[in-house]
Amino acid sequence: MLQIHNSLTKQKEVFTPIEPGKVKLYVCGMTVYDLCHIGHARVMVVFDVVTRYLRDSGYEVTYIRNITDIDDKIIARANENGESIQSLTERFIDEMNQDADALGVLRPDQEPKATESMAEIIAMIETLIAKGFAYAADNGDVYYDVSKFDDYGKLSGRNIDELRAGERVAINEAKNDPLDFVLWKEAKPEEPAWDSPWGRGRPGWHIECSAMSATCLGEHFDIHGGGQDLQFPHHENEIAQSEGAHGCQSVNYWMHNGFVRIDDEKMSKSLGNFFTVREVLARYSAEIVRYFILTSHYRSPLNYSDDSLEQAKSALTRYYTALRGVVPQDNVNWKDDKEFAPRFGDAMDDDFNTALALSVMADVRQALNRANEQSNSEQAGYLAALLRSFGGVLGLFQQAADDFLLGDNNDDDVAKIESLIEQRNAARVAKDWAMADQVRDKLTSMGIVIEDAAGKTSWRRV
RNA sequence: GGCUGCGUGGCAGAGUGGUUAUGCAGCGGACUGCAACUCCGUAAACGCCGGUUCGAUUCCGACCGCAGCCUCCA
Repeated sequence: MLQIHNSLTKQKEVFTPIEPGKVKLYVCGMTVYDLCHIGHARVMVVFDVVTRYLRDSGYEVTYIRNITDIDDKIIARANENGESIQSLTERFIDEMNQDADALGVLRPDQEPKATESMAEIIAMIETLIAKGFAYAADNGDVYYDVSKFDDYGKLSGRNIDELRAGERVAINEAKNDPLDFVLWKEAKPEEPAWDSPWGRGRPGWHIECSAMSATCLGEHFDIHGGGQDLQFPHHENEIAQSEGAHGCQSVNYWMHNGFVRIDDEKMSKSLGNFFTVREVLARYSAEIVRYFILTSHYRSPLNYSDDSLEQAKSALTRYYTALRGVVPQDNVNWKDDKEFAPRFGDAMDDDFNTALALSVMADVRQALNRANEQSNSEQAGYLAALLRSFGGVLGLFQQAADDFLLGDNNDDDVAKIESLIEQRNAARVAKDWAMADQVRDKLTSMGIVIEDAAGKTSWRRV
């Protein structure tokens, strides 16, 4: 029985979908003005696994991840670059998709864009004004009147008075209350703008998600996800907008993933301490990055370091070494397994505990190695297939073992390596150990590790 | 200042009121010409101080330390 930690109630709850057998999932995606960093990668991978596991559990999942393609930072960046907004956002949507594909992240069912949802956004703001939750200010902006929504603060665990007491709320004369937030922003003359009943302008950040989630999934849906930093104010404001406009609960389960950290500090654009996905992929293969992300629970902080990536690499190398040369059985589904599957299922049912699930997979790997050692090819074939079946849920272990272990090679490399291995084996037959070791040293200096199995020498890259 | 959350062995990272997490690294052994791979075995932890309990790393309280949110941020 799947349990999900609900940020709204701050506890794990049994997951019950609104409509039996179906899950409607909305995740806040990227603002596309720059390359994705590892924090973005974490969101993508975490909710990719959530989606995969729900589907694997038999649910028909509708997964929506929006794209914010108009906001202040996009405008600023486009101006800096002397580039049109559309060209900028298209470019970074493309970059984002490259990163997501590399990481094995399946595409969401829909990726709505703010700029393509203007009619819905404007209609929703009109509804909010009509219902008294919002007001058009003198300066051409439209604001949400926080005092009109009784439940304001229920997600982030704050109340309006506490927030007012805080010193950091910006003063804005046009607002009735400093806590009110903008739904529609009047455009300056040179800024991109859309026509609206309040003049030309653009939507505030929060309203697009309320409008797009309702459009794609309806007014009441199952799960809403995103990074922890979106809990307040973004998601709090979404609730105020959606529930104010629709008069019903908007989301049953809120899921927030923890931050990626560097040296125990949040990785973020504003701190400038981030690594882009692109930079990391230049040094470690995508599956290593994905494995690294899944070694910790999604709500825990994830500390990024070379050492952690190296550990992930070592672990994956061991998995693929175990899988190497084993012909997996056909038609193995992990759910039919009696020995490991219950533990794996329990781990995933417990709020998607991928770290624990991976420990089960480590046990499968050990059993596989044992079977290999005993030349029990039937058992090995079964366990290899089981490992890949588990891996399918996490998006791991889907490539050929040699593709992972050998890395990118051209034919010349391979020919050279294999020729050296032949030389070495000839020396070994002649018991010329000095020569054999000399050749091995040469391979080592090329970054090649030799493994002598019975009758066959295999190699891999360090 | 307000509100969250966290503090586990050398490192990473789960979990539990009393019995092995797991991975990386280490140590001993098997295998190997030597290695590597693999297997077998092994050691090592629960921030600090009280309390509840037959028993607490696990529950409660204080303290210390860390992180996050309160402003754009995944």
